[in-house]
Amino acid sequence: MNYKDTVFLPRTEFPMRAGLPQREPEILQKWKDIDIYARLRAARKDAEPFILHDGPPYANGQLHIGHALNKILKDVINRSQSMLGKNANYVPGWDCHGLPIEWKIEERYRKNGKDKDQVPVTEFRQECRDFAAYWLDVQSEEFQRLGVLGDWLHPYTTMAYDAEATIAAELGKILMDGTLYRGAKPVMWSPVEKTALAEAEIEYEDHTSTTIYARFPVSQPNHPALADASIIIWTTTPWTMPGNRALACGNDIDYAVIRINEIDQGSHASVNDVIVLAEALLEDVCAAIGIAGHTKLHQLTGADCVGTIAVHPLADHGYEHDVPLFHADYVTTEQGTGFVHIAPGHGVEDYELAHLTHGVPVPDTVAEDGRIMEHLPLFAGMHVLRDNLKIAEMMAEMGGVIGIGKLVHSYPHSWRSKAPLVYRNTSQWFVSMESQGLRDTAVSELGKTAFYPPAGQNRLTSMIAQRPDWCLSRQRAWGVPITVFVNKETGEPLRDQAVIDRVVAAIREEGADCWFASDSSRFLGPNYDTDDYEKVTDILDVWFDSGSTHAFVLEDRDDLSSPANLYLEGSDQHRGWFHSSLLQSCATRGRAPYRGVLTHGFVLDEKGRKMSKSLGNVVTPQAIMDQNGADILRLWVVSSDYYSDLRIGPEIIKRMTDNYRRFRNTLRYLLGALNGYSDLEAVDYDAMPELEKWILNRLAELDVKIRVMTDKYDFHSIFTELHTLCNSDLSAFYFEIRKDRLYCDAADSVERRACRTVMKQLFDRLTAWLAPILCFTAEEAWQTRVDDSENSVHLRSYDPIPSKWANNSIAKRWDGIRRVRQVVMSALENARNEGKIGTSLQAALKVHVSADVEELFDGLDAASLFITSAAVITNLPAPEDAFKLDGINDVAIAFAMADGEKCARCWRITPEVTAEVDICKRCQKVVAAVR
RNA sequence: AGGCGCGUAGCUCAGUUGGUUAGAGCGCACGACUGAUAAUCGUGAGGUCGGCAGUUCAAAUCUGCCCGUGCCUACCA
Repeated sequence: MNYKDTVFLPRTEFPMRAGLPQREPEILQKWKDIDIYARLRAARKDAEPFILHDGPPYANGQLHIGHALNKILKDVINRSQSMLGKNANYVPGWDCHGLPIEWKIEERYRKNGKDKDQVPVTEFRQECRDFAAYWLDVQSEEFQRLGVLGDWLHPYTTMAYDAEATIAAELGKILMDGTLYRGAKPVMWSPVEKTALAEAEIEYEDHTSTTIYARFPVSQPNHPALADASIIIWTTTPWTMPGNRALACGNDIDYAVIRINEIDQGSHASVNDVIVLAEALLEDVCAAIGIAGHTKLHQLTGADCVGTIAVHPLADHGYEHDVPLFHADYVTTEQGTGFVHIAPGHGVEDYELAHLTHGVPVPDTVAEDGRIMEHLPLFAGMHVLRDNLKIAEMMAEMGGVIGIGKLVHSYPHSWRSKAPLVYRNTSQWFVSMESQGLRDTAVSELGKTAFYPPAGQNRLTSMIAQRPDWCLSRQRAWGVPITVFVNKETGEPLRDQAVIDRVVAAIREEGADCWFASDSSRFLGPNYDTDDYEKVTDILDVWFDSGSTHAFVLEDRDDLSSPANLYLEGSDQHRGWFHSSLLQSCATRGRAPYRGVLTHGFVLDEKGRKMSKSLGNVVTPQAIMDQNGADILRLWVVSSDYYSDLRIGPEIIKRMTDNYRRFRNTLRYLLGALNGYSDLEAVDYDAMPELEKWILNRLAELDVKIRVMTDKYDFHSIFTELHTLCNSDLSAFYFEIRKDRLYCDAADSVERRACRTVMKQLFDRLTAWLAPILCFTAEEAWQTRVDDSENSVHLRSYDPIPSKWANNSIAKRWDGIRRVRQVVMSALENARNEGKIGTSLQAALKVHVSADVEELFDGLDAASLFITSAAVITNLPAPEDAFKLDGINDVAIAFAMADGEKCARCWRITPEVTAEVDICKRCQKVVAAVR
């Protein structure tokens, strides 16, 4: 007879196959329908706030896997903090101003044959605004598709009028207190974009430079050996020669004075010329410029040379100034000639050495388009990047250059136009690191900040300690203007709070465009004459925008506050947002805008290589969402150690789907087992069998661990713990053991009810613990039971655990039991391999153990734990041929076939089954009750 | 080139203050079950702990050097 319909098999609507790519959007829609974000805010209205302040991504393209990692991590943190009962209000934001967007718009113009400079600035800015708005929408959709929960209806942007106004007000603060100053410095300049660039806007690529060896005839030697000699320098930037004002050597370097005796054909050098260069580089230089024979006249040190004055190589052609020779620590003999030419307008080191240290004036030689200025002889109008060979050849003809070559080297380029950059002396606006003690404040604030991982603290601190003043100005159009007036006569910026207030108020109403569109008088008011003041038209470094988010988001919004609990970004943001936010806040508030900083690594491919189109190893979040689902991606995030770099690729995604299935099937089994369960069925703790108490103890242990790990943002450990629970404790152990009871016991037996009571607890806890991670699947499972979309799993919290569940002695006891069980499993496998049994229910075991181990099994049904039909625990001596496992000496198993026949209902083998009755006594009872 | 990281089985990760034979899960192989079934259970094979050299009775763990790799900085004539 068939007893299958009398067995309580698991039943659930929750499918084994997830179909996440289809299902997730449906779940998202339900969340939207009930406005889960608003509900959560209302529910946590009075709870302790947890503020993870979103670092704004740049609104100019599709999301890549790094964005996904970043936002998923933030979401897991917010959801888990919410589960701890806090009000984790997450307000996403976007960085909208800046060069990359501006560049895109310019590109569009160029395609249409238009010139950006012909377009009114406000019109141009509007196009930038529209561009940012478009990508902001695209990205918002994609972030939401990842399951990221936040105030997507009211995100912040740096281009909102309120934001622009607050940014201008923030600038006003550092203008008023003197932190902001105007200075002239060589800055990285792009002749193509005609702007100074921030450090972050520069990238390095190989570039071929024309190199020259130039000769500087000594006019006032500081050492007799130098009389009538010429100092030889090597440079990769011939265009800086008009700007040359000095030379540098190293005190400790040995130099040689030589006479040229013989030259190769085609060499620019001249026989009988006397030149000076570093001893160590003599051979290299001779080879490079074609000196076939020379006589060494003298040897001297750099210290002997310092103080010498030379004349410019083109002294006879209009470059008549003196060229003094200084010492500089950074001069080496690795390359060149051991002498360095110093153009104070074209290098930071040059500027510091010649201008700051020795007071040499800084000439203006290069215009903003990269052309040599009109007032300069010979080279006026030539281009600093294109005409170097011409410059070199002209100089050679005039005897100022004795060698010309080429060098391929790494060189700074604009990150957008990819064009090479030059140093150019310009007037710029700076934030002083020292004048108001900004550097000290920032460093001291970092000492009070929690870093995850801790290494970030050193990294950021040493950057702040070493960085130069912050250059805030950009000669661009798309950004918040530097809303400053400069007195034409004195060159001093106007510091008047009333003026600043008028500007800020106007921007708040009309946006920052009004700065460009309005006449100065509107802001200057009646007390100043507009003719006396120049309106600055530079815009602010976008890092100042995003560095001010704490002001216009955390402070300006009623539902947030500053400082934030956490800033979380990729480790590149040590130099970026963590850095600029800290400086901005310290300059204006005297404190950091965050209490904690978490950094994650970068995403690499499966082999640890950078992702690139050329390698074809790019993994996009869109592809994973379409093929596997966002929950797979979320699982990947938490399964990785995100402090270091993380890897992703086909195999890793496959592993993630494997892990996912384990979680999903565990939930599915629980749901099936709980078919028809209600709390009326629940059994009190004290009435439960000990295995059930052991499970509850596991829940108590995990509850503590998960709370601690959540506070430490240690999701990888949570993932491991949950996986171990589902895999080892439940599927392979508890579920296996309790299958018989669940399927075959009387529905109302206390033991079966106890099992289901525990299963219900497992389900409740597990869905809550998984909810921050598998936000879709946890909801799907939860809804399978509650069937009430308003009762979302994400509105729940981690329920407190009854104190009596924690029971260490039960934990220890079952550790011992499982150790014995491990030997039993091996013994059964042994019998299986010998062909004695198939299913373990065919076995009857005698387990020989020590007396203390025997005690562990007191009051327990060993056969059910081993899933055999019979089992005896004894401390009698084991027979010789008993099964033992290497490394475990106190357990020996004597194997025997189970006695009796197979019960047709529960499949256990027992003598109770006879020719007349095909099922065991337990099953007889149950069947009788059911029918 | 400099600063800060990282490098433990095919994959993801554990390895406490240096202390037995380096662990787990997945995957893989083999097997079982056919009442979690495109599931589930069991057993097993996989590692010169990036390399070399030190310190030590003892090193995955401490030190130095090197290699690979990532982020950042510099680019220097």
